[in-house]
This record gives sequence, C-alpha cells and structure tokens, in this order.
Amino acid sequence: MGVDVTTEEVLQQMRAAGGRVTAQRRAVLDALAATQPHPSVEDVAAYVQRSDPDIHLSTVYRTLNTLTEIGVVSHVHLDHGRSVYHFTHDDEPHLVCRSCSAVSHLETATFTHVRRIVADATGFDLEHGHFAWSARCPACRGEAAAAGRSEPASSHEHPAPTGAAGPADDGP
Amino acid sequence: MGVDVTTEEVLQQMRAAGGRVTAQRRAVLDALAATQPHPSVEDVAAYVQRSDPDIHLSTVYRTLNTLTEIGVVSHVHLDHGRSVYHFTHDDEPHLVCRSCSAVSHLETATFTHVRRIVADATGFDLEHGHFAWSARCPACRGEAAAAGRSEPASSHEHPAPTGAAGPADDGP
DNA sequence: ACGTTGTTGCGATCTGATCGCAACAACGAT
DNA sequence: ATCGTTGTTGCGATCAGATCGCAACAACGT
Repeated sequence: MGVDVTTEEVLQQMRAAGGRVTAQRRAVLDALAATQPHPSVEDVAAYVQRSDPDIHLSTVYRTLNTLTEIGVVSHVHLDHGRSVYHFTHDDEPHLVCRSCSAVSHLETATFTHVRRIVADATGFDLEHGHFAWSARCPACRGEAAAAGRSEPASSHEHPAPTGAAGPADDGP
Repeated sequence: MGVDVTTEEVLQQMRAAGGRVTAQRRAVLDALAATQPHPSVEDVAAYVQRSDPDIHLSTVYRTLNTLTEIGVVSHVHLDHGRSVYHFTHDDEPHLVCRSCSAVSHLETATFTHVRRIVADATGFDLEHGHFAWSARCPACRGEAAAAGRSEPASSHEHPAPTGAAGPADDGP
C-alpha cells in the first residue's frame, strides 16, 4: 500500500480533532504500523506493553476506537468475539479463511465489480469494511483436495492466535 | 432449495444421530419455523419460553449448536456479539444493512457469480454462510440520497426480499 | 507556570456464549 | 410395562470481548 500514514501524521490529525497526543497513543500507532497487517486488539496490546507494560488494555481499546472515529483505522469482525484492526487506507473487503484464519482482501476493482452485481440483484449496496467474508484460502483448499475428500469439520479447529500469519498474505 | 424441513423430520434426524427427542428441542424447532426468517438466540428463547418459561437459555444455545452440527441450521454473525439463525436449506450469503439491520440474502446464482470473481482474483473460495456482508439496504440508500429533503424517513421495515432475479449467471 | 479538559489506569460491569454437575428423562433392551 | 443406560436439562458459575465510571494525571493553549 503506497500511502504511508506515519504515526506523526495521525497524531497531528488527532490533535487537530481536539484530542491530545500521548505516549500511549503513539505506542498504539506504532504497534499498528509494526504488527502484521491485521492485528487483533490483543496483538496491539501485547506489542505496546512490551515497551510499556503499564498501558492498559482499556486504553488500547479506547485509542483504537478514537482512531476509528477519526477514520484512520477500521476493524473487521473475523469470528464471534474477535476483530482485527487495520489502517483505513487499505480498507478493502476482507477475506478470512475459515480454516486457518489467514486474512486477505479484495482489490478495489474486483470489489467494485462484485458490488455492482450484488446491487443489481438485491438493491443492497455492499460495504467494503467491517465484516470479513468467510472463505477458504488457497492453501487450505489445497489441503482439502489433497485429503482426497471434501474435508469434514475436524481437521483443524481453533485457529492459532492471530499472531500466526496464515499461508496467504495480502499483497499490496 | 425447495425442501421443507419439518420439525418432525429434523427430530428424526437427531434421533438417527444418536440424540433424543425432547419437548425442548421440539420447541426450539417450532420457534425456528415460526419466527422471522433470521431469529437471534434471544428471539428463539423468547418464543420458546412463551409456551414453556422453564426452558433455559442454555438449552436453546445447546439445541441450536446441536442443530448446527447436524447441519440443519446455520448462524450468521451480524455484528459484534450478535448472531442470527436460519435453516440451512436457505443458507445463502446474508446481507445486513449497517443502518437498520435489515437482513436479506443473495440468490444462489448471483452468489455463484460473485464467488467465481473472487476466486479468480484472490484464490479464496467464498463461503456462503456464517458471515453477513455489510451493506446498505435500498430504503436506507434512498434516505441517504434524499438527505436534505423534508422527508423524515422514519419507518421502513424489512426491505424487499431478494426476489429480483439478477443476471442469471451460472458457473461451477 | 497555570488551569482547563482530554486521557489514563483500574476495577467493575455488561453481553453473548459455554461449562460442570446433579437431577432428570428418552428409548432400546428385557 | 419396567429397567437401565446415557443423552439432556436447568441452573449457576464462568469465560471472553468490550465498555464504563471515576479519580488521578498530564497535554497544551494561554
């Protein structure tokens, strides 16, 4: 993704919006920039607390919410009770593998195409964010195929903590 | 998807799977059949408890889970911490209006079309269930468009179901 | 440097969902 | 019809993700 939203830029945005620049917020932004493309709240908190263990989870939540309001980040619900965050500038529809939790996203052009199809058929105007589309990533599809059978629900169950980047990464 | 899954049929399925037929399960199935197309757990519980207040919420959850395992019903996550259930035989991708929470779904043909587009672009194989696609329903889109008009735009219920036959495309 | 006011830390709280356990009941066997 | 096995239920405890209230704290315009 080309546009680089630097931490400082965002902090200026926050200040412009009447907010204040704090070490905690700086840390959260750093975490977002440093962590994998789709960190969960816990991922962010863990990263942040590595440099300052006193930063409270609530603060991470609140900062993330603030950033969401400002429009800098968005979050996507992956599964019941789990959501991941990402900078809005790459706010494209997310695909999440239901087997391994790998996350990817749709290119804008493709999404536009799909969006029109859905609009024509239902009148609903798809939104690109907030919810992930459940899918199976190429790797897991391969496994299923190699398994010889349409894989029943048993092979791999609970996906690894969001830390584990799946086989499929989202390209630029 | 013309198959009509009657309560008794499903109960037989459960029995065949080694389970037992209880009044509570019958009640939950009745609720699913009687309630709106996309009842939440609470909806189901409320309906069930109208005829038997002693049926516990846990039982509703457990029954719903059991039915899910058997493949009779599926649930879709609408928003953080809220999911709705429906019979699997109409297990199509769900669209939920981010403004008014109206739920609709995509016809199979349309979904198939979209699915192929996404697979071509990303390699991910979309799944039809489990997650709702965030969108804006026609009613809310209209309101947005008319913003500035003198129309309060207060009441709109369920949008026109996905009756409209889209581009009857088809594919693998 | 000061005061206003947004933020933080912390624990309490809320909601959706699951779990452990003893009592209970479905249903195949007798 | 009765019995025993074993799946289910009711209930409260519990879990996890997320939010909230409040007092202490600190950013930053003046």
